[in-house]
Amino acid sequence: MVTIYDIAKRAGCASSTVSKALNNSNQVSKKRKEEILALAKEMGYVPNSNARLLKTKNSWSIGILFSEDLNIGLEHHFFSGVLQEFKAYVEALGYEVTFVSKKVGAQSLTYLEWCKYKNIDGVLILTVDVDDVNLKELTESGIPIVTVDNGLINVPTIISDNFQGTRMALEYLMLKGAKHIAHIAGPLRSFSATERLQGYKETIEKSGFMVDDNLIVEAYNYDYNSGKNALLQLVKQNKKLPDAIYAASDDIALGAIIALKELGYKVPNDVSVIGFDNIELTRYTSPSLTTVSQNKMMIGTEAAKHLIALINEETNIAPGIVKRVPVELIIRESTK
Amino acid sequence: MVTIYDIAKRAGCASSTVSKALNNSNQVSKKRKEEILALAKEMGYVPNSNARLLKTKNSWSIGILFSEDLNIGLEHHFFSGVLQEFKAYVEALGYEVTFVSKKVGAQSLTYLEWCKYKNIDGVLILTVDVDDVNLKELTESGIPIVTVDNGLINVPTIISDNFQGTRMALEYLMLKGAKHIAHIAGPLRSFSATERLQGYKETIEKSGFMVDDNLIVEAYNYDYNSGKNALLQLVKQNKKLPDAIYAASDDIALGAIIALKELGYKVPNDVSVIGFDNIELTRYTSPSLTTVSQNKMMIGTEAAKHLIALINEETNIAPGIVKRVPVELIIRESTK
DNA sequence: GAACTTCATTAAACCGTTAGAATTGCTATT
DNA sequence: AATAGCAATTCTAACGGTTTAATGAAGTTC
Repeated sequence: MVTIYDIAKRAGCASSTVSKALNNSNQVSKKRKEEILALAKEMGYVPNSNARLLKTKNSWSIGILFSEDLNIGLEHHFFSGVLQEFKAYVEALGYEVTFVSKKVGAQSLTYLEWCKYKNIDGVLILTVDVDDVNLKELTESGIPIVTVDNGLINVPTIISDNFQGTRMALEYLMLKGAKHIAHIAGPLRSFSATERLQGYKETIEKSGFMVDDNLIVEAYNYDYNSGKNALLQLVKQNKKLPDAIYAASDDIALGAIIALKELGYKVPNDVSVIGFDNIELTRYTSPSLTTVSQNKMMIGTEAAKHLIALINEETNIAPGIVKRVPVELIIRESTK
Repeated sequence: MVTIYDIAKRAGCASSTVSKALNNSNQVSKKRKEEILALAKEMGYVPNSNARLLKTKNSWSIGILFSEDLNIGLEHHFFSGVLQEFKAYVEALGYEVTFVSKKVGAQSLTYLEWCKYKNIDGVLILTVDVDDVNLKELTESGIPIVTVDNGLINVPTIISDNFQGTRMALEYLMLKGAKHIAHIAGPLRSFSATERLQGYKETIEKSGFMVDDNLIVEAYNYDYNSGKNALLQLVKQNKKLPDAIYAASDDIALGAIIALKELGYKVPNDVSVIGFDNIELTRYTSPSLTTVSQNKMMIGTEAAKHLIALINEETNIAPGIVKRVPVELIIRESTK
């Protein structure tokens, strides 16, 4: 490992001069600076981040909290899409992206301890078990944090406009003549699921209908199988099929459609189905899926912008939802 | 920030004793150790990784090289799936996962410089532009590296058994009576695409048929649109439709199927289609897709195991393919 | 030409931890 | 009683940078 001392020796100057030259300080003469820079390049010098950070603190690194406990993997289109954009944005500014861990070697740490240990500048909470005891400690620590899609108290949140999306979906169904619209809610421990459910109730009521609790079922998870099960439950607890189903996610909607097919119903002829997310392949399913499209790019970018602003103290910590990202209704074949 | 000095002061001992106690050295009496540990906990002590690593080197952190240049995002099911498993495996061992970057603050670095700067223990190359000038420097540096799916010279590679998969797909088609089997190859700058193409040619020949170059087209990318375009090209350069199409990826296959539909053909009645990957939603498309399933979990885990072994010097650097992960043929509706 | 600036350079302290050498105090051995 | 042996503890020097105060040389001003 080449150090600034090695360079100093060859250059015939003090190590502090080398340090200053490498940091482009104006306390070093132009000539010296050039000489030292050339030497550094020639000798293959690379600074040591640990030595530097020991003194200077800010680490230029951002932690991603991505808890696997929820059984939502990185494969999940929404989160990986958001992460992708987030990463691109902050990396362009010179930040490094690293996953928050709970271990260092054999030693176990809490999230907060790990962040302190690593001198993390800020954290993006992507998925997390809301009941995790270590979470509160982190969110209250004062470390800059933003979150996406989660309803964490006191954490600045970037989230899709679930109310707008729900309204658009339902109003479209009504426009097309649907009177009995069911809702397969997402797991209600998820914040977005509660917003979509709330939006459903509000819209139904505002449109002059009554909310019928039998038309609401909760999916155990956001996935395909939960959608299937939820649909069976829905069919069981109603005498006749609703005109349309508004599902809290595309995966749920797809599961429901398959279950409907298996029961001998036709989508959209017998019942219309709308999803939420607009994951890529909903274009290719049969029928292709009408859905509320989430703007993953914008969510990722907005989360990044907000976090950077917090790190640079350009903005105050505004707890709660700081940005509602607009959604879009994509009309395809699963609705008539 | 609480330091070992603060603890030492309260404990009435030397800082080195604290350090040793925290590291569970047997040079410290049991009583002292307990006292210091209790104090550390009470005072909320968290070690400083920079100070520690400055002295001890090995960083317990693994870099992921994930180049966005290729327009393959994290959303790509294959890579995110592999990453997911890899991450789970190494994190359980106490390693941290961080994305290799090219910048630190305002300063630009090469991949290798960044890894040295950060004291990275090892690197997983997920996606990378093979022609990147900075890549060679990294792969030749001696830093432990493994890669997945890429054909990088001198880098230990974990890869699906593309030959086996291709053989299984083609033999199944032949078994079902197909005589003219076309191949939509992936972009041939990708290593897997070349293997699948080679496997195609070999299997066709071994089965006593002639390889017909008109039955081979190269998709520009691994995605849906490229599949669509490739299919149009295929139709254009042949007088009659082949019996079956073996596509180098599911996305390509799905694109091809849609294009076929638009041309008025029926899958699988007029032509069978087989994909490669087994991405989740191929189950829900219409027709659902027959495909060669890649074992993402095993690839991720094997990559992790191998990298850890390299880091611990339990194995030598074996350039080239160190593990071919078995694939599986999933038969669904797109083949007759 | 003495006093004062200005600028480039250096010495030294510091960041928080580890690790090996040196020291202390105690017990066992002869 | 002197000495060796040992465990527990302390001292000290790294690790590789940054930063502040001190130094020295050259230039300016009156």
